[in-house]
Amino acid sequence: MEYVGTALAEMTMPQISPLAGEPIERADAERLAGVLKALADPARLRLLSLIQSAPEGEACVCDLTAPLGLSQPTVSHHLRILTEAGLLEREKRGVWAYYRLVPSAIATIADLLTPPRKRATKRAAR
Amino acid sequence: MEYVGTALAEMTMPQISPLAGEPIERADAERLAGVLKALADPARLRLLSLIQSAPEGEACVCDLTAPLGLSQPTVSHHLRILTEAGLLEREKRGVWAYYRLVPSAIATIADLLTPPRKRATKRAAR
DNA sequence: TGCTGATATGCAGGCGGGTCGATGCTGTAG
DNA sequence: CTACAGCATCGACCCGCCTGCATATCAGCA
Repeated sequence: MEYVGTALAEMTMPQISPLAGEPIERADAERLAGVLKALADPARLRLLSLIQSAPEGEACVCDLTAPLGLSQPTVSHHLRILTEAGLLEREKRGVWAYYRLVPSAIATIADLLTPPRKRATKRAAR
Repeated sequence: MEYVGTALAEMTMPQISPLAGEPIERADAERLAGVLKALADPARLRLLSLIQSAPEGEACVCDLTAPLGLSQPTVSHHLRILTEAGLLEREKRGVWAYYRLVPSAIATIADLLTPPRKRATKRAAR
């Protein structure tokens, strides 16, 4: 685990995209897959959606447990994964832990997945 | 399994996005997660990348086995998952099976993940 | 200091998924 | 018709992950 973290930042720089010209390297594929794995779960997608639609764009665990229908430890687990993937940021205020999404994070993923205006004849990339 | 298929099309219509206003429903979350799951694998990301960068934008299994370093059955397995997710299309010509990516597919996912220009106060979407 | 409530962590069970070898299927070549 | 090559499918193994229960940690409060 922990294969993510600053993975997003690392991919943002050189703009590693599976839809660009050159085939992506194995390491880049694993980093991107790691972030996508964090997204590829119904509970975590709903968590992101719930947090985003919360009054101040933030929510604590106690607010998320009921809507998800999952136990508190499980919710904390998912929040941990999303945070480690760089999709969420955590702020502890008193007894509560408030989570909000990192705006640029998902946008970065969307960019990586967006084909850069494929130039008609993209053949012979070498 | 098989929870995908035309999942992409179903999500495209009502523009279900986890980053829009209202929290997404469980069913929508599961559909989107299903498609993302197909993407969230290093081997499959490399397959998409390899196919996209191939001379004619298409490739057969025999061309993909070596670069991936995986067995032929495993490659076929991944191609099957990507195809069922609506990300690839298959065309059998003679003995060979040529795969090419569905352009709108990944673009659709990117759209779903792109925050719709969050309108300052995005609350109360109703 | 001791207690209560909000989170995080450890642990274990169960299921899904990635991988490969073996096999079946289908065109193509001879 | 037979042999062979490219793919798909099957069965099985193994690892990782989602989940909940139990427990630890920490902040606020009496």
